[in-house]
Amino acid sequence: MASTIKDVAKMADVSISTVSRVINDSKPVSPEARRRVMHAIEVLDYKPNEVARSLVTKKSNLIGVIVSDIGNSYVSQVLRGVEEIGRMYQYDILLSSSYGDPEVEVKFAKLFSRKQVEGIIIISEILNQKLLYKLDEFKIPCVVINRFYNIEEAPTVTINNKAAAYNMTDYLTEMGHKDIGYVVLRNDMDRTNEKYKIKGYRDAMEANGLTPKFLYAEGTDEEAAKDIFRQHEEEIRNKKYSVLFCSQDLLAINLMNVMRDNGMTVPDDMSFAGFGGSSLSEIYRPKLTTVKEPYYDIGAVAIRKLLKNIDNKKVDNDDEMILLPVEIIKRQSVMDLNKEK
Amino acid sequence: MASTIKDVAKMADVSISTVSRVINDSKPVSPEARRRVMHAIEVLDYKPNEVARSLVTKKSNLIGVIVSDIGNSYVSQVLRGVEEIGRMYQYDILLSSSYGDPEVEVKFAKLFSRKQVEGIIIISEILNQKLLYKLDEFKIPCVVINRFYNIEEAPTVTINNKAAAYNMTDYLTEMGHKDIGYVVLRNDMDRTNEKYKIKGYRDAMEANGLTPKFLYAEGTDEEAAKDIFRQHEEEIRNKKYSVLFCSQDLLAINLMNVMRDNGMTVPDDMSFAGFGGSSLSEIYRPKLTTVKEPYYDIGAVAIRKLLKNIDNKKVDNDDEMILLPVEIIKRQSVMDLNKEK
DNA sequence: CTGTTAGCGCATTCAG
DNA sequence: CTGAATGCGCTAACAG
Repeated sequence: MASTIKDVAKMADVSISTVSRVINDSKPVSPEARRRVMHAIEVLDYKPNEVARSLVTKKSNLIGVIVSDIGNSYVSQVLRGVEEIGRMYQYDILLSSSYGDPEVEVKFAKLFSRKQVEGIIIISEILNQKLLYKLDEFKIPCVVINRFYNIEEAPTVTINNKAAAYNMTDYLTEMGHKDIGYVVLRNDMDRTNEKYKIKGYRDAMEANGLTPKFLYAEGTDEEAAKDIFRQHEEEIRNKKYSVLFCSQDLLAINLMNVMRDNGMTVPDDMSFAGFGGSSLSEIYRPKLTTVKEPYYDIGAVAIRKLLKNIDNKKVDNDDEMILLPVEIIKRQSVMDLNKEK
Repeated sequence: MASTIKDVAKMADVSISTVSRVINDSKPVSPEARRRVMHAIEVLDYKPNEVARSLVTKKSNLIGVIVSDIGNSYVSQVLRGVEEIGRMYQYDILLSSSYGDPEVEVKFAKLFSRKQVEGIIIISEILNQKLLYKLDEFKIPCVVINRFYNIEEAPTVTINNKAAAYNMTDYLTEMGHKDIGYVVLRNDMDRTNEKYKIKGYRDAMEANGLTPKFLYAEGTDEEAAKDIFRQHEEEIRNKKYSVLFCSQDLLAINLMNVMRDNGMTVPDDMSFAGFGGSSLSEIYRPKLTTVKEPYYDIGAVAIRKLLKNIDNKKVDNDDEMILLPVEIIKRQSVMDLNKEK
């Protein structure tokens, strides 16, 4: 059996209050008593029971994190920021993976509530109103990180999608491109963040006096890429596009594969730009020009915001949204047409 | 303030024991009393405080997981298995990232001990004897998952590295290859798991009457790949190797990139095989033939083993090692020389 | 079947 | 500066 505060008190020949005072440095203790207590702690290898402590202080130092899938690289990168910053403030992370099931997320919220977490961070792709509602009901502060939607009902941290798409498009024009196609997932069209990206692209095109042109994909995999190629082969071969700006890295890479398989070369016959900044984008050849999302920072900012709200005892329903800046990574998948001609 | 068991008891006009009995279904309760209690729970939206419950039952239902870096894809895949299976048994995951610092790992162990975790899973690349020693001292059961070392002092789950390398080598010979080079990281040479891989390769070569040939890499990145190419360009151009079996996927891919940059084609001029089964291996073209490690299963088996030891109150120091089988994924990076000639 | 009671390990009054 | 006493919310005897 592990030793308790009582054992320490007995050994040091003081009361448990004194021991408590020493451990927490909460009130003055005579040097002599302190010495004896320290010694007893050492000898007994005493470690305070945080469960008991939580019960009385009503502070669990626990943050619940509900993610869609921890195996997802985006999620784990964000979690990295959450964990590291949380730890700086003595908070521990309670982790759960919902695999995209809204009911399961609600279940986790209940579970975490019973475990007395002080706040919850949601890193999910789905839009779960019921979850937000429950959290509000439970009076648990939360912060949402969502790649697809802007959440109105809770503090959210995401990237500045519009500026990102605008800047990338602008960069492409700087590189001499005029026929810039934007490849978007059809399923993403109703997602707020994708709408912002489209708006950014559209604005930049118009600001440069160019016409936006959209290509629609059914997914990001090889099949979807092949479909796009088939549908647009005519245009592609006729150089109707000099560059394709894809709304996701993976899609860009699969499209590049398809191009290669069809005897074209990147970037000579077609340039490519992606979105995300996945590790893939760096390892693939040619390296993919892309928008790098600051995953770690997103997590870090989210937990900072959460801890702030916990301090303020504010279960806030303000629609505050924190927009993080992104970086355009310029690599070899985009040809510089200025030099070329 | 959240409602407590007392509030429920008062409202249902019973004692707190009765409420406790209803929630835990631990002892018979009259239908009438049960109904009233259920009703009060409903109305008050009562959720038992797990902290208080843990204190008295001495059961936290918490598993601590110490990882080297949650952002690492291998780690997060394993964690997926741990989390999902753990949850099946009502266990929650307390997560911490050590970033490879042994002292930090020990600190986490202490912290987790104070938080009353029932067991700890270590997913790390380093060999941390002190951590194992502390865990033993704290009497906390643990299971280790390590890609590089076999741990003798604690239950370990890993893959059958020797069989994996043997089978891959054997497969390469089946494809008609005789000049099979094994590319290994120099830094990995002293790691037990790499030794097993080398042994598997060597055994398979000798069983087929072939001579093992080693190439040494300083890393897995582009630079390291270039170095290897420079050092062995002569041999490579003279077809001294028909295939290079690399000890890590990333190295294989960077080597393939270098080959391409030097005007060679894969697999026509040189075949490649990797080890790991990373997502990269599937997206890269040509798709990489590789050894797929069952990440999810590794995590799942590890936590099952841990929970079993917790049940048996066994802080076991038996050197039990669980070896999981691997799968050879046959793809386009290896040419079938039988057809060719 | 039910209520009373005694802790779990600790922080925190409140007297001294 | 220190100790005795109280209670955090709950489970588990125990007696009825």
